Amino acid sequence: MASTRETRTSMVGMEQATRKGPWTEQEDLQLVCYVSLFGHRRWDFIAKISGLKRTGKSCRLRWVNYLHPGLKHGRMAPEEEHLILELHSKWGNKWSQIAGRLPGRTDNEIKNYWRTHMRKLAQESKKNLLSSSPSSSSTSSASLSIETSINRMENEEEVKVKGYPMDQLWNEIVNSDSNSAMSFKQYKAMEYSPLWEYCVESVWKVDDNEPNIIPCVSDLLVSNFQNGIVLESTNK
DNA sequence: AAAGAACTCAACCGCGATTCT
DNA sequence: TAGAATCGCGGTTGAGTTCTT
Repeated sequence: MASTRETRTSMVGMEQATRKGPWTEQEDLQLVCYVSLFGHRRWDFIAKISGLKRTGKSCRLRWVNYLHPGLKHGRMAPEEEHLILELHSKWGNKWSQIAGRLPGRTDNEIKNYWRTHMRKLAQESKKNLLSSSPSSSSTSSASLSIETSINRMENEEEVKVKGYPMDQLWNEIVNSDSNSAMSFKQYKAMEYSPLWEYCVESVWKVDDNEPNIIPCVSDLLVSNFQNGIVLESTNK
């Protein structure tokens, strides 16, 4: 990702550039610190006060898909792949719901995985249609799941019309391990991203009643960069 | 070794849902 | 209660990387 796209929106009496495209390390660091202060809500507010020339939406996305502590990166484990197939066959394209059952994986990641998966599958089935007779069938359990999933996709319109039974929805809510109510202790017990370590211990203890901490964090940021602290890139 | 195809994944967009004023 | 603001989800895009010819 080399090129950085920028859109310009003119405001009353001033011009403000809204950055788009890949995030820089500095932007990540800034975002992590401000999220640690104000929580992962009020994204527009965070976008404004942090000085990042990003939209709240963009900040949220970066946080959810990349900076959130405890995220796993890299290839899906076979168990995860299997679970995705299974859950997709149950729920269809409910990516966030599926992600809820795969700790450390984001809906975006799962969606991307599925897309890749389906493309491969489509190609394989094309080949099979061309090369093999309809009666040949030594189907693995994985491809059975995939088949089920495809059927599910085909039936999606039906699901849209009928909806999900409330009992099922309620059970899903009850059984799901939601991250949303995670305590700071739980957060801290999780694996941090390299950037995360730059958020000092005290930051975690701040509550909403202590807005005066902002200058301290700014100082920290500035001094880190002035001291030439180089962060290991979290990007590939 | 070079070119093109295929794959991966971060990021954007549109829109419906939810929350706030 | 209505309208505005914000959030969150699913779909899509496109640049970088890897694989194949």
